[in-house]
Amino acid sequence: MTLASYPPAPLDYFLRDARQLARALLGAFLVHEAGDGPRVVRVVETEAYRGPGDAACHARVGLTRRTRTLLGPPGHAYVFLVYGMHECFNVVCLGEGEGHAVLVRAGEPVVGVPPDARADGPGRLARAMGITRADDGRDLTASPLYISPRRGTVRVGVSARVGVAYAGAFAERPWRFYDRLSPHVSRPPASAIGLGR
DNA sequence: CATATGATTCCA
DNA sequence: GGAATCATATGA
Repeated sequence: MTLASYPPAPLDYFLRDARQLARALLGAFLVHEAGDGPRVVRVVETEAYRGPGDAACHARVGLTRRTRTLLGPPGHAYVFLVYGMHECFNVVCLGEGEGHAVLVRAGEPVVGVPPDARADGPGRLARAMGITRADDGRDLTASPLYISPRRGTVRVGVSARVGVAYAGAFAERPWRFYDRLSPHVSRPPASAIGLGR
């Protein structure tokens, strides 16, 4: 069963480059129908990771146990642990084996998440949504974990990605996107290097 | 098998 | 500024 006002996006929503999906996900809703009730956040910050050729993307190491879901079919969740403590939720996209994914970095509480609970920052977002590595590989086109497309428009800000200094020139690519009007973005837009549509 | 290092957050 | 904390990747 799904929340009537938050219909799941169909598979073809995910069949595009991570850069495009990262923009599309701004303003979209991430829904988790957990055991203790539904949780919904409005996505306000994302980053695109674009396959083996992207030095900041985990797919650069090829197929391993960790990257199995990243290199698997689109429309599925890629959840991994960073720094030994924080889980990061990603949406696999484009096509199977492409290694494209969008990291969801922040959201605004909408349903089932206390209004004062913070969901800014990838680790906090995953925790607020009750998403763990157990959700790695989960199909994102149906309950209990899915994306519901945005309605309306978003003022998009663009910047370099966070925490990827090791990636050389790729660290500077403008592949982080955020809602300029949201106070729930994980970092101030001071580092903005351009504005989107 | 040993070791270095993160797509981070929290505390001092 | 530094610790917490551990799966993963890499090299011996």
